[in-house]
Amino acid sequence: MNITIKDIARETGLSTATISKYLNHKRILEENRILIEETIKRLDYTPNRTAQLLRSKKTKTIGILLSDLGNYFWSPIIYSVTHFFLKYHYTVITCAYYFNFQKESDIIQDLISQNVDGVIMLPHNRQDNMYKLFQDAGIPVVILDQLVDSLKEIPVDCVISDNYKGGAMLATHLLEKGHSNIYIMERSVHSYTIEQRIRGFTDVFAEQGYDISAFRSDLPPVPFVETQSVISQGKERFRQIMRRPNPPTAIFFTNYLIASGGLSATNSDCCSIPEDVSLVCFDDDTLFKVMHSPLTCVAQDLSGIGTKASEILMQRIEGDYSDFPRAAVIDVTFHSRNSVKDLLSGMSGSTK
Amino acid sequence: MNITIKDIARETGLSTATISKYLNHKRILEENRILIEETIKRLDYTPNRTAQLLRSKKTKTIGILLSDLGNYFWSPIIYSVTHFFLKYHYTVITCAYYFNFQKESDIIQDLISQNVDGVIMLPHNRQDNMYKLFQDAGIPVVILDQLVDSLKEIPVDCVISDNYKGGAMLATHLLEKGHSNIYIMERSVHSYTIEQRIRGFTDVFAEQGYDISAFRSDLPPVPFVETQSVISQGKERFRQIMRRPNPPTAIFFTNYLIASGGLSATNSDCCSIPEDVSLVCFDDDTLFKVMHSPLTCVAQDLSGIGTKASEILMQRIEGDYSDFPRAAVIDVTFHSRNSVKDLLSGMSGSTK
DNA sequence: CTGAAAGCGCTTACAG
DNA sequence: CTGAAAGCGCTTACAG
Repeated sequence: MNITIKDIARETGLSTATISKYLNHKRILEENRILIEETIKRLDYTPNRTAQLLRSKKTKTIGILLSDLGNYFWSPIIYSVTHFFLKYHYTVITCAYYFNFQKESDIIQDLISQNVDGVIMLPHNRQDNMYKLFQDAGIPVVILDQLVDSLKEIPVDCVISDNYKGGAMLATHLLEKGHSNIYIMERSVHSYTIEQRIRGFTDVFAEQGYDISAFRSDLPPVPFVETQSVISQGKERFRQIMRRPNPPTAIFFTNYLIASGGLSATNSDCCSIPEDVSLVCFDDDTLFKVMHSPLTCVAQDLSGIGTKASEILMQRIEGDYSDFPRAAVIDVTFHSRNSVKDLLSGMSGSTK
Repeated sequence: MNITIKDIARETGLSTATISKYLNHKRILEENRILIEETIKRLDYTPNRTAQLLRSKKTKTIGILLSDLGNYFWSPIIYSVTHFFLKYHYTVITCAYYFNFQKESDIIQDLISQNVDGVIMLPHNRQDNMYKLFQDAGIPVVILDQLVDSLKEIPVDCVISDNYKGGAMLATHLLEKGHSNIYIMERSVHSYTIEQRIRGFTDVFAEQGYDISAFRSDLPPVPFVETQSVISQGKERFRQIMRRPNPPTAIFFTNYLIASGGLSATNSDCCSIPEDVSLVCFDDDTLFKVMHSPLTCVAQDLSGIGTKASEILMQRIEGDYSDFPRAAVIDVTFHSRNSVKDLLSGMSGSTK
């Protein structure tokens, strides 16, 4: 037999309505408050969440929809969002569509029919406007990582890293070390995010009068698909590049997956870093720092992204749309490690 | 205005009880079934989950409690559990206690008061018997990765990797390559799991008549604490070992964290693998394969662990305790890569 | 198999 | 500020 609000009402001699007011932090007499608190403690009462939700028509549930849960990279986002909403006694449901767009649509329908109070999602590319489905259902949504093409017609809150700045930081570093024969390993042309990283990177060189037309490839970019495939294609691409006459002195990996592919090529081909080629990467990864030649990179603040997205979402859930739509930009950090050779002094890169 | 079961009842001319029976897959007349299905589709009705839960006194919620959510390693477990329970329309709540045992206890209380239908948890060490709190509350629980000391007195279902076999596989490999001056980098003496890995490893050498007393260290094991600290202590330990007179020809890392620490020492000290020292590891990690010298290791089937734990938990939720308690053992796989030198032929390790 | 009625444990207007 | 009553959208015995 569970303790219910009725038991508290009976014990205190008050009505259930008053107990409910106490539970919902509404004004009640001080003496009643004390009495209720004492009784709740004594009977070890906890409100039945399901009943509260049914009556109040809320669900206190947040959905977080990612591309790939098996991919560790997004963990800090899941963590920071979960952590944020735990404080408000929200349940966070984590879902992933694994690059299956039919599945994405199914999951979205599921979340809508579950009546989630809000959603944080990662668009799969710049054409992804699925967030509209949530908006149509009256559910606030914040998108992460990508800016999408439909932003103008269908406004939405978004949180992204300062991709342009990150690209520029890496370019500046390479420039200082004397590199100008560079190859950019892109992942997908359909990503605003990747584009910004490349633009930030090339602008630095262009401003110094370098010919950046050779940086990007005549080869098609590595398509945006599931994790393992990006890695193996990145590996193949890396080899093609290094086999050319006059190979680049430095390669810019535009994200962590393509970097993993490239790195695996350096291993099996016994290509030495930074002696044979210098590497920089947009994104960091635990093991990038423990590699044979720790990778110089720009790291995203993934926890920061998750937390900022949560804050914005919470604000919308509470009905505050005064600054809608927001496009929050989270700062990135540069980590100089050991994968860039100094062509000017002939020595290999600084270690902070 | 939302469509409710009453609308379906009115439209079909049936009672809400009958509609409810349909929804719960109980026997109703075929003609009514057809009529109801047609009406549900026409009105685009979806049952209100909260109301169902309130009335039926279930929550359809599973808790999964890990040590560290920021740590990517466990992601496949989260994924596989979520994926499994999604099929049954359960919501999975992911929590972590971050090696804070007071927090662990708080979270457990939270989950209990949320009335979860079942829990999958990772004990923090072999003394952790917190699972009892769930059992006392009548909530089925399955533990992962560790076998705990209290198993005899307080039985519980558990799912673990075949740690003994994995340790033996690595030992056999080193033996075949001619290694016998070996150092074992342990993480914690309070872990049944680590013990089994070491036992599997040393038994192979002992059977061949080797003196295994030197394998383990006079140094205290690296304590079980939060991620970054294990890595930095692993790094320090690795250095101590390699600076000794007559350093080992091979090191066995007993888990991925300690391996990360050791690997980071090889980088900064420019210690070459496998020329200077051979390495094997129990656990795999995405980047272990793309390192300069891809690490020979034994990989756990983390998804398999998560799925098996889910299956057992589901069985218990459905009230079937016929085979309680279970201790499911999940197979591990050996991956020969490039971190072991062949002392017999003088060449470095096989690649596959 | 079906239906009328009660009730899950709360919150919500509405009087007082 | 407090309380009596209704009701959130279902499921559950219980008759029929």
